[in-house]
Amino acid sequence: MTRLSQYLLPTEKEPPADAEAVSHRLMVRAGLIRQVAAGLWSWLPAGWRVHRRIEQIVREEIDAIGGQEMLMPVLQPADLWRRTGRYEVFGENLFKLEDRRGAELVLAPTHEEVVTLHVAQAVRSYRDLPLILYHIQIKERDEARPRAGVLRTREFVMKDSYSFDRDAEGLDASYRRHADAYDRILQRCGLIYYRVSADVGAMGGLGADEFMAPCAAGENEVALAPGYAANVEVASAEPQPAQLGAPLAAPEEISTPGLTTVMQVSDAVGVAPSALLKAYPVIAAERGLVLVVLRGDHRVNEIKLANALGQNARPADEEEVASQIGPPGFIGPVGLDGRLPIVLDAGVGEGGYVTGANRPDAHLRGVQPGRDFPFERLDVRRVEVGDTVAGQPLRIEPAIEVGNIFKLGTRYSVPLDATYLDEQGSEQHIWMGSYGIGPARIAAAAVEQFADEQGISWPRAIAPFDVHLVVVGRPDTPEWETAEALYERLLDGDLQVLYDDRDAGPGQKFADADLLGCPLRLTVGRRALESGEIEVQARRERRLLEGIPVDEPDPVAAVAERWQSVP
RNA sequence: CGGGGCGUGGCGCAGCCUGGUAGCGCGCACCGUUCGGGUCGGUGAGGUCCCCGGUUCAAAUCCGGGCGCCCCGACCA
Repeated sequence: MTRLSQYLLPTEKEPPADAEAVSHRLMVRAGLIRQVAAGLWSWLPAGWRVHRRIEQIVREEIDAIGGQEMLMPVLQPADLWRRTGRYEVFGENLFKLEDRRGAELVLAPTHEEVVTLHVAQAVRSYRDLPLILYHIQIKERDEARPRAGVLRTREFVMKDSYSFDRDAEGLDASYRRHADAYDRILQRCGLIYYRVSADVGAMGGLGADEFMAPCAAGENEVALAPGYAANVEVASAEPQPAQLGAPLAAPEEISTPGLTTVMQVSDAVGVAPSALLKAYPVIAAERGLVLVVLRGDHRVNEIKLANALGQNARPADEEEVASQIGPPGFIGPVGLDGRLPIVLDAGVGEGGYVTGANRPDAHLRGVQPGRDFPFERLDVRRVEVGDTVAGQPLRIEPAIEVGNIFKLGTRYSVPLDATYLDEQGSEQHIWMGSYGIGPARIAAAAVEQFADEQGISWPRAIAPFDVHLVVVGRPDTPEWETAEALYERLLDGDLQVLYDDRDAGPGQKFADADLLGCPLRLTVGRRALESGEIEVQARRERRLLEGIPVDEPDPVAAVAERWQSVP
């Protein structure tokens, strides 16, 4: 029973002045969300309907893989977070507070600790496993920079599930179930998305995938080629070939006074940037100073580098470079006599390159990896458009991360003592996975992906209402009575109907309907009475569907049939 | 956290430089008008000009401090 005349749907002609992202502008304009403070949003009635529909789809699919819904508190003892070391890991991003007795508490950014606590206490035997627990609950993260409406907030609802298995094989199975469930969720929500390989992160981990919805407002980048999808953070690809000159029998020194950048050297020497080798000195925790060498036209991917050399790896400073390698700006891999390890990026091919000579104002040309310096090969390069994967061209698209799945292993079961007894009666640690998905981001991504000039165009499964019934004309006219009667009939069906019964002009009503974006619009006006047919328009493409006779005996079925035909 | 920008009725903005009783459009209320793409006309309500302090006869406006918000970047198990 939703009459727009009595419903809180504060639509606006103008978006907030400083809103950039399409979803931010439209969700505010359509009366779905309102801001309270930076990164804090209220969901107004129509917006909350969208959110709840997404939640329900998520709930159904996680239930379908055996998930058991529960609820855990947001407010948690700080001590629990210290036990796993994440009090420090989250650092500034963790909201911290004290209760009246001075006990330290945190607002949970996620729930691995608490769920593991319960499992540690309640699970005793291998017979209790496997287990999937989940809840749909608020998360709190003190983000450095909330942005773009509901895309990155400090407080948001997440469905987070956690799997508990007796070993790695069990975890693999739970992980696959979640991956499939997430596919079904996002497909049902009508989103365009990619499932991509992801960085396992500084915490370590056994594997991670992300579910990325491509759109302009996305904060992440995905690298895509036919049969390949990965977060740019971890993507690997074949580079375009370098443009190399003729090989030399031995390296030859050339004078390059004051020329320290790739562009300067490449211009002065008259070779392409891809014919240069640049040296990137890194201090790695376990290995000390390492010289990373990659092609002049390539960029280091810091995350791949950290995964290859250790999470604490950092660029060396000028002093370290000057004292241990050579003059900054002129360093290179030749002539180091094994003083430090040399890592050659996988993108560097055979051939003669130009590189720093480790002497002031000088470079070498004709340098061949292997012949002129030893190396260990690692892939630390950021992929770029034009690279290839299995011969297919790579492209890069911005995307919103709407979900992620993560193999945790025993990361939490060890510090929190979550164990079980196996058949032999020996104590084993439980293997865990964690799986998150954000309804708000799904909603925002759907807005981003399907909006047009007029407004939002929801996928039918997550629209605030299925049908937007518009009456044009004045109250107490035959067309108005027809609309009222139709509305009353539709209440008997399963479709959710928003009835625009406001005493307003047609332009205003149509504009609001386009803005709100329900998949079907029914229009009852004088024209309908004259033609004998009620107009049915799909919001997507604003396509006219087959009208419904004014005297249709079963309007519920007639509308449902048309609803089935829209995306 | 670094850089940039902005705080004036619900929304979008002007006024600030050059101090002198706070204005426009939209929205809102009422009356009339109109009714298949934000009709038109009239009347009206609504503002601590972000906050605190200073200068001045007088501060939205000048000065100092603070707070908030947005955008870019860094950050984002």
